[in-house]
Amino acid sequence: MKKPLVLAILGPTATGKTALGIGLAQRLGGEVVSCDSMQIYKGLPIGTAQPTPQELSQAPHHLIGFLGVDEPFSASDYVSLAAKTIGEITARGRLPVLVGGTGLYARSLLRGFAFDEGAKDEALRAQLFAQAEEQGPQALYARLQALDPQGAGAIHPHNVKRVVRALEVCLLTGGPFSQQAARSRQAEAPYRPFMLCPTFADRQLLYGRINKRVDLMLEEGLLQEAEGFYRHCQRAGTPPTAAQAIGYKELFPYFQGETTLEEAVEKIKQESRRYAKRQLTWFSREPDAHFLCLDGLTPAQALDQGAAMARAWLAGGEGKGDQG
RNA sequence: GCCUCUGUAGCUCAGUUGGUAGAGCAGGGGACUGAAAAUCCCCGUGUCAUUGGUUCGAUUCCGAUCGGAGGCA
Repeated sequence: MKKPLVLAILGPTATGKTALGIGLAQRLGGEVVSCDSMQIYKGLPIGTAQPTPQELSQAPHHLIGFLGVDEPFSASDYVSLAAKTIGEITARGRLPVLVGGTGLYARSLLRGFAFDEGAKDEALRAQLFAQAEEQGPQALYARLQALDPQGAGAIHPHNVKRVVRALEVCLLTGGPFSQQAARSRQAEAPYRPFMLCPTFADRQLLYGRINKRVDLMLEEGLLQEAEGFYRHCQRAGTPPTAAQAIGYKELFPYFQGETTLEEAVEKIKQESRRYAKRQLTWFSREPDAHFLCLDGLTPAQALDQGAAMARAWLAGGEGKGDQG
């Protein structure tokens, strides 16, 4: 059986991925599958830049705004949901169009990382974090070095989150974390993807768009949305994952009276720029990425170019890539 | 008009008891396999305002000039 084709539009924030994805879905008979770790949540449409109701009506969309903010979610959950959705779209004879900026989700899905079912334990994780808190990150790192010297070599001792996760896997599976990752890397890719990555050669162009978009979000009511979410977070015990999202976490200090609105807004713009840079770094490392440079292009021209690239791939890609 | 303080990296400032200078922030680069919009790592040359003087040597001391802040008239 042939592997399903997947058109993936992956790139930094504020490059017009949403509109590009819709346009390509319309032209190629596709359905949008979101690949965004924050747009999955309900109740946060403005700050997470979800497609508007108007945009949603222009093409079928999946995995957007379907999860309560207090529900747990992980890359593993994303892979199983997205795989299921892609299977359904393909069965309908339509083209899955993956759209988003969460590099880990995209890579995990497209390369078919196998997440071991038993390799997760929240209680153990909390315990390890507590240990890092008490004894310092170095002690935790030393433990990882003993259990998985190779894996430890690839993680910086200060990166507690990743040290904890690696240790968690080691303790739960009885084998080194790095070995599990290596095994997973050898798995055959489940799809025949085409990665279309919109970018700007001129960083200032991208940053200008980001700054403008933040202002736009404010006009659309980000403040009210964030305040409602802020109150929800205060009521809830543990802060939900979405509380880390840019656009909310910077406004919380304002609601607490610790900063001015102006400072908070500047912070949102700054964090968005930094995030975009991280995304750029991530996607530029993808060996199969096809970059679409947007400098000086109108959205319509960008869509034309993107469509031409996608059609060339569809025309040449049939029957190719079955071997993986 | 007079007096005091001040002028060092894009910004806020430190510093050199005279041997051409360094932090924070901003910015840049990178990593990334179950929280990823998260988490973590690396990167600091700038006529030390201008111009004379003292000195082997001045960004540092002295004078003048030009900015800025405050005070007295």
